[in-house]
Amino acid sequence: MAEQDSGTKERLLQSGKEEFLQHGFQNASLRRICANAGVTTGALYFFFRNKEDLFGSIVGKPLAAYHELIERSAKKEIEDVSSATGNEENLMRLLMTYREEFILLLEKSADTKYENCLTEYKANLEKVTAAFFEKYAPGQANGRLIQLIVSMRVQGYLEIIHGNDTLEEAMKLAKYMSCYAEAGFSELIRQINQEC
Amino acid sequence: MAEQDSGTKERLLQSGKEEFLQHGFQNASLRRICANAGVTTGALYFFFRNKEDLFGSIVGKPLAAYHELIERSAKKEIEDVSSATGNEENLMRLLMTYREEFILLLEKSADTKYENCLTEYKANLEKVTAAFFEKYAPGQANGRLIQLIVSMRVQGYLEIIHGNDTLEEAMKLAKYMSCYAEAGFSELIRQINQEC
Amino acid sequence: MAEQDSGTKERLLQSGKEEFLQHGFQNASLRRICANAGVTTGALYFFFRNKEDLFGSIVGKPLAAYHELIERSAKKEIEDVSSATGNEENLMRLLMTYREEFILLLEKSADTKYENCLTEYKANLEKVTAAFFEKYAPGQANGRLIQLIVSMRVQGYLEIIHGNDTLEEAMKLAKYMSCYAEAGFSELIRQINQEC
Amino acid sequence: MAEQDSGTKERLLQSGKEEFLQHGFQNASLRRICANAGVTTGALYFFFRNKEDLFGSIVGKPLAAYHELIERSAKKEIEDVSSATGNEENLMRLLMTYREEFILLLEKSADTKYENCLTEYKANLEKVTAAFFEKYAPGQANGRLIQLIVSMRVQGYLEIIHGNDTLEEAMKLAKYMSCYAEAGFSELIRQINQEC
DNA sequence: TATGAATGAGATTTCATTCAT
DNA sequence: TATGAATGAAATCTCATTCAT
Repeated sequence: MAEQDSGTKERLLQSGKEEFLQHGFQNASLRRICANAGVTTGALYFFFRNKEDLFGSIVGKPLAAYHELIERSAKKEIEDVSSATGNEENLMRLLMTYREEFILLLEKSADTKYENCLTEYKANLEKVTAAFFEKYAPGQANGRLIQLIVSMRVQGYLEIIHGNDTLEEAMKLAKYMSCYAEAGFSELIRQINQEC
Repeated sequence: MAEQDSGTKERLLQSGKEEFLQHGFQNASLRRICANAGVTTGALYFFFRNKEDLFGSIVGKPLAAYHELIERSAKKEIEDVSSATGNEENLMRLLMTYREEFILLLEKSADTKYENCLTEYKANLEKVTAAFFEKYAPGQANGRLIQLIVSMRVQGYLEIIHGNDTLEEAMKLAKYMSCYAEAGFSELIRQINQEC
Repeated sequence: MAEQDSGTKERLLQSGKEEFLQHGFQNASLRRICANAGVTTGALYFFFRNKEDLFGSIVGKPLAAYHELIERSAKKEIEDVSSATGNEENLMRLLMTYREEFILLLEKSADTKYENCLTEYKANLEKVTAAFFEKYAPGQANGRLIQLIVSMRVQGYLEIIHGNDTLEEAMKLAKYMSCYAEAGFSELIRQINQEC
Repeated sequence: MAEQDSGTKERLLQSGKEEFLQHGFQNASLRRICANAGVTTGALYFFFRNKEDLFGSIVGKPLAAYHELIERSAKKEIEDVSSATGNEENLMRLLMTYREEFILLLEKSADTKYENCLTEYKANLEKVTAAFFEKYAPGQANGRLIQLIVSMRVQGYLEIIHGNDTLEEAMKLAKYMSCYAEAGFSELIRQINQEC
């Protein structure tokens, strides 16, 4: 009873994930998703309300964890700079655990209620970065420069989760990136303070 | 005769640019493009073979200049490191001159023969970067690390051309980015050499 | 055993009545009916053969009473004119007792085997009315005029059962309507006899 | 040039009119409309924005005339009672000229922006009728009774336009209906004044 | 040079119904 | 008694493209 489970729903979720990854939400075809799952189009609507509901069912869990984590992290990182490293490790672990789902959320979610995830995450990081600038180069904050380095940093994460790296390899890459970014940031601070 | 030119073609190119920017190639609607240009769909097919030909006509010239420039730059940058700065300035000038067209090429060209532009550009940069690594940390090259920093750097360019900055402002941002990247790169080299 | 009756069937009938009233037979959704009844679609097919059978189960009893009554009434009204008033009272009582069911039968039954109920009822009334004309203006019967006044009279009944009136109020309205109709009819007879 | 006119649009309008008459707006099938017009589904969308636009294109002109007429009539009828007869004649002429279109507007327009036409027309007539009651039986107005006789009267118009009568025949029916209604109304007034 | 007309395929979604359990 | 799963057809609408004029 509890487990007759012909697996259709799971096949739809899997097939949907692949289709969304390949074509993005808007250009994904429910026909193809169903065909690849081996069911008719109508069957999908037994399990999901509509296209977006299917998408949401794929990214829902990772998204919840993501929200929870970045909220905690953002707070801690301002209060206790030394926590940043730990936070970053946690984030990386989460991203690597649900790599495909995060690619969907951050890059394939246009025309979805999730379409602002990336923007919101960047906005968050921009606030944190602005605070750092304020600390080390008070009054010299440059909005565009902040956007620039946040954008690069986030791209770094995206690059990592697009690869086939193991968790260990990904962690190492993230460390390198931190190295790179911190040195870059320090140099920028020096440069800016020198300018005025 | 040679110049009766009611401007239809130009209006189609302009209207197409806007539509492609807003919706990407695949989700752009030729109907909307024509409606916004004030002509019927049939007219478009007098000037262009099909949707992709219209896209190509918009990005063609900038693409040619782009190819030419990066080819020259890549060569020079290996031979003469000090040329890098000049090359980068030239690239920035080109990108800023045709900002919208490059956004189309690099981010809106899926399902087009141009869809690999970004990948190819990165591949180019990766070669250059690998050469640098070979020079300063011989035998320690890490393919994924190279992909990572190239990806970040390219994202920097994209961030810049997405803004409303003047050419001057963009140049300044690019300088900051170079600063940031060079300091980061140096630190990576030190780190890597230390590790072995 | 004979009476375990979890009430499912009754809930389906009630839910169906509401859905049919709101959307008519053809646009009613069995899914919504089942959802509102708190059961799955399959359950409906245990109790009813199909959509139309559900509809029939809702309107069946009132329909039987209706048929029986109008048949008796039509007969009596020709033989004994004075019985008309009593017949009309009985009809009103029936209509008011099953207001919603009669609305279904007369106005929401398109694409159902009941779709001709209203037409048949009118045809009946037309015969009766024609007999009256024959009596008071022999040989002057006008088919279209008969259709016209029958249609208006029936509309009067429909208007009454669409309201929220109590039985008492409805009865009063019906009386007024009789008044109105009889005076109108008399005037028509006078007019017609005058014409020839 | 100006008139190549293969007639497709007219065929669609005609086919649409028939389909809407038969099934009502909501249950009309664009597929059937197009099939009966001998074109593919897509062709319809060259001429009309959507289903409702097609409907509107069928009923638009008659509706405009209708609005204009009832507005003028309502005003005149209160000021000058003797104008009522002329107004009614004008209305009948309009209704008979566009019989099918008015059936669409008044009985087949559910789920359309025109769905309240009938209700609004009745509301108008109710106001006029209430004024009459106020004049001949002051303070005795009965809202439900007014609704009842208005509903019957309007049904009379509908019955007339549903027939195959010539304009002349229809006019005669309308005259009879006026006769009937006026006599009925007078009797109601007498009855009501007697009651108090 | 351009229009107006039309096609045919595809999109998402809803539907009544069936059936094994 | 009922559920959960699935079908297949139909719905409205949009699309890139073609073609005669």
